[in-house]
Amino acid sequence: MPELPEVEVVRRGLDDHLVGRTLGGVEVLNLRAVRRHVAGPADFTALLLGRTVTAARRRGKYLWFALDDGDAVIAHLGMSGQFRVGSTVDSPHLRVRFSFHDDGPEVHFVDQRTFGGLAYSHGGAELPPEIAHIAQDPLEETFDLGAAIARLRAKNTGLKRALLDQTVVSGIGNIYADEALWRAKLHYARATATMTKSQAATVITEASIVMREALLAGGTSFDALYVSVNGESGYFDRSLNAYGQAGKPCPRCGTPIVREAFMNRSSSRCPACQPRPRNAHA
DNA sequence: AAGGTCTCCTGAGGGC
DNA sequence: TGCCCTCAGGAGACCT
Repeated sequence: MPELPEVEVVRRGLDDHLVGRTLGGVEVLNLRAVRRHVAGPADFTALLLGRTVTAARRRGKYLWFALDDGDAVIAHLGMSGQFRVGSTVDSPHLRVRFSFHDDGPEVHFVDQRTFGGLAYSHGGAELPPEIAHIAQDPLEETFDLGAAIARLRAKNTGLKRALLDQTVVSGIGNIYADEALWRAKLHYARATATMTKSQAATVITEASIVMREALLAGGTSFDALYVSVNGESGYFDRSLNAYGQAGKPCPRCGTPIVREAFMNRSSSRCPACQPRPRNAHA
């Protein structure tokens, strides 16, 4: 479940169902699920047996579980990854199953498209070095808005491209980029280098607000691929103003939302509220 | 440095 | 019913 609110829903579920438990079994059913772990699945499993999970953490779209020896397991859900608590042994997409010394339910990593995956991080309990290049996300308590504004304005690119760049601000994907742009009344091709600090602050703040609202709604779920550890869907899809709304009237001005190809994916905007700027980039 | 293109996969849905 | 095409919330590699 790709973007920040959906990943945070998963992290909270893992906080409830994984933290404090000691691993008794790790079974890798699909090699691609641990392809980032270069030492291989047997090494991955051996490193984990007997370890106790001490925390479930997140930055942007990355999750990691801190272990009692200071190491961690990094997880990225990719396009279709899920963590589920028990009851998914019949899924053809079950990739890694974790069992524990206690009598509680197994925790399963399920991933249809296998773009997601797990890896062991030596010394990564606080912040895995493998993801140190990812910028802070807007929901972190120490998020530095001023620094994020500076990184955005230092880019010589189009605004949506910069919002999707996880080294500028992390956690934003295609849905929340489109929603933040709609809220800020800005076009995806707005040149970042010519934006004022105020405009940059506005769009980043709108991204932060829309992701917080989505989190309160349990995330955005269009189908069963995007669910919590208990299999529950979020309902923020009802509150989307631009993403996936092509042909429907803009909730602000009534002009039909348009959908355009951009960056090899789709982009939705209101052509009246978010007109293409004369100084558009790319 | 930036951006275009391609790749990794599976499955759903539309058109014919 | 089946087949082919397009699309999907990510991200990293490669090339220019």
